[in-house]
Amino acid sequence: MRPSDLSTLPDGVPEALEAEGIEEFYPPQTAAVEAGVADGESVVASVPTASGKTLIAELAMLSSVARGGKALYIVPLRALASEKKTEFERWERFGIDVGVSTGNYQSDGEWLASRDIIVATSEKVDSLIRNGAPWVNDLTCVVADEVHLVDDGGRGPTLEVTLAKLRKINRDLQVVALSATVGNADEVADWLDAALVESDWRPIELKMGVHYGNAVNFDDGSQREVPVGNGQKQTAALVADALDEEVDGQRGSSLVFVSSRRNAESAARRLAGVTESRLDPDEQAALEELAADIRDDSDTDTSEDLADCVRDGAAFHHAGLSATQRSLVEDAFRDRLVKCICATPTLAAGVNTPARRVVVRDWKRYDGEFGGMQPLDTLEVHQMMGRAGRPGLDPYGEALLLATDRDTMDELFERYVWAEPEDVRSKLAAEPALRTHVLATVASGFATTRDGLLEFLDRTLYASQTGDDSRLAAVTDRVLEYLEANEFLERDDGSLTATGIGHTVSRLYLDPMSAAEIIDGLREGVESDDDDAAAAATANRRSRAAGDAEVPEDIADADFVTGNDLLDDGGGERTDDAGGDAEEAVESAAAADGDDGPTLSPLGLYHLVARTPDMYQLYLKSGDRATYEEQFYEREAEFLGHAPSEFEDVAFEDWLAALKTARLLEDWASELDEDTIAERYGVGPGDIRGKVDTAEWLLGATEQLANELDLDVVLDVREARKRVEDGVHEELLDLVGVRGVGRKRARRLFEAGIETRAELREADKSVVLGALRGREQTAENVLKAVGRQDPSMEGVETDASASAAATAGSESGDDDGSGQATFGDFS
DNA sequence: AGGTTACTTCTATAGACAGCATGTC
DNA sequence: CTATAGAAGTAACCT
Repeated sequence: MRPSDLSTLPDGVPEALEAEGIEEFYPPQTAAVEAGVADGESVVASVPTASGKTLIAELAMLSSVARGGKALYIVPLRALASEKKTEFERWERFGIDVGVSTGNYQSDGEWLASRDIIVATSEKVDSLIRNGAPWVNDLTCVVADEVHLVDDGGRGPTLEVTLAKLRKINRDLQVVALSATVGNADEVADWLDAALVESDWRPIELKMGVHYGNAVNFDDGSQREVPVGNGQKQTAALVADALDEEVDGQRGSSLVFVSSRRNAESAARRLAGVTESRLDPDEQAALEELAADIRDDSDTDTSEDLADCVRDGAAFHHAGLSATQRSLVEDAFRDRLVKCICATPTLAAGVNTPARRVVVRDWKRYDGEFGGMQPLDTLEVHQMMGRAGRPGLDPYGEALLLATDRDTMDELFERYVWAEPEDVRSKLAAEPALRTHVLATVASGFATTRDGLLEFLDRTLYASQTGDDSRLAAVTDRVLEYLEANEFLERDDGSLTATGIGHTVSRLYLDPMSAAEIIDGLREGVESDDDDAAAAATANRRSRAAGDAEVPEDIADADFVTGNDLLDDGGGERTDDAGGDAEEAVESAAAADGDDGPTLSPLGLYHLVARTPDMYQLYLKSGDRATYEEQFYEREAEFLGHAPSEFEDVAFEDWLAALKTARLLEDWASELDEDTIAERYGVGPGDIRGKVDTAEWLLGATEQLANELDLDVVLDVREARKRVEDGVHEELLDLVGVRGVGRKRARRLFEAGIETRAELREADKSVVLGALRGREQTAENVLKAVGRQDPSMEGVETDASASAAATAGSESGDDDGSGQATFGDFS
């Protein structure tokens, strides 16, 4: 079967597909067409990676749009959203508009409503439904990519519930679910009332094997001699072997999967020795440049190490890297410049990075809950192995495991090479998942009674997998009780209604438990600081229905700039060491009895959001316990909510871990350098960005909760949020509002005596130029952005004193024209 | 003494979605 | 608790 056999696609599309070289559909694609994907029929496609799943989705979406419909493509990762968007944009010349919607890449609702194809993460879709995005009703086709992730305890239930909601909104919705090969694709198909297309077919042959002794033993019985000589490791031998074997003039790249970040980094360092000796001069030059780009992006130790490896043609890849660094590495690997990547499992599920040879070096991973090493799931290892074989470059892909003894080799064959992947099991009945989704389901009107709720939940995979729904009912009842006790829901006879705050929590996409923690913390903070507000808060808690607390409202709407004196910093005096800030913060917290209402310190607020279940916590390393225990007592006054005692072991540990996270945020908001933070907390640039992102979101939510509850802390929260958002002290908040001015440039301008936007508009140009270290273009852009009448820098001389002041307190690496600490954007 | 090697002990453990308002589509 | 690799530390050995 070929594209031109299809009559349901938009005009020109079949020809375009054939022009792309798709003359004949792959067998799974043909099967999907025969099942009716291009005619609006629902299909579950359970096929290997890289066997043309995306085209199946495209056939469904394009034909649906051709019939006047609208399609949604759900992805599990933000990075995949942009990848897919780019891919689908090639249909724009046939009048198909593509839009993306994720948390950090936000398009407004109207714009999305005009798109034919929308790409979004499952959480974003869930959120859009909760917030009543009108175009959701117009959807005719939904694609769920990587649908086997419903098995994931953390995020699977969201996908499951979202699909159930979409199907409830539109009974005729075409659902196309793309899945890795799993044990029970038939159950997924049953759940979605879809036809099942199941296949092991791959466009590129995949040879799986285990390296043991001096050879790889493949699943087809063949062997390949790969001797391990003079102290060389198996992995190194295999990477070298792949590189030395030219097939069709192509040398083979390798992807090595390991179990921890540290392992990834050290393996990359070692393998750099292997790749380095196999580079030609052109490659060396290009790699040198790439290494420079990586250093430019951030100047942490991690970046240094990565740049060093990359210069030699190897790289590591894990979540500690900044988004920019990740994509630099991925792109260079696809361009065959980087010969070998050592990665944690991030890469298996992420964007497309095929390699000739995949080595799954570590097949066990530490599991804290279990307290030891656990073997990886077959499905997960298969996903990694599926990255083997570059279309158009390799005649076949090789996926290898390593064994040092016969027994292990046999076990590996048994467990991963011959084994069928596990079944996908719904994790919906877990309490944390239900907590969120029950509230959202009630708040957005999908159910108004307990029975209605259970009936809705009956549409999920969980229900279709378990004949007996008593467990689901039991957990649901527990969750309802919790939600009622926290006043997110009200129960009257059988009927369920979300309270005002319940609606807010659902819209804000908060875990209700996070919301409860935040609300308690804020109330406690208000009570301990301000008796009036405490009384109001208590009244609030007792009778919400009557509900109007007596806290002045104007303060909530005041512009944050008016609250600048809340944290008196005494002008330009500042240290890079956060210790100084700590003292100030304690003082201001203690001195809060004044008439400005309660003052919650930034640290207190950071700590509050850091201990919610919505924030991943940093590990306490050995030695950290003592450090943070000391800080715990030093800064006890700042904490919101009741601290556990030292003897409540687990709770105390959690509290300290949250304190560590909060301190990181505080350091960031005190303009501490990225590399210092990275070193102090043992994290990479990507982790800092991640923490800051999450804190921003949670503090935004906190602000709205405070507003809604009329708690007199909105200004405190807003300031803490803005400071963490821009990574600056309070006095720079005005300046960083200028486009092109980030934390570093703002600080330099401030040091040069330009303290506000207004002053920047009037400032002596030579001073501005000096503060920006003589970069004329930058200075001009900044002045333009601040709205200056005559931004031209023509003929302006650098002011030497401003330049000196600016250079003294800063470091290199900010010459990229953005002025931001460049963590790299999503693009 | 200085350096290398072989052995023991210690230490640490993957990932990453979301609000809102703006401005990067 | 059921692991593993690397780093750091230590002992043994050589020139």
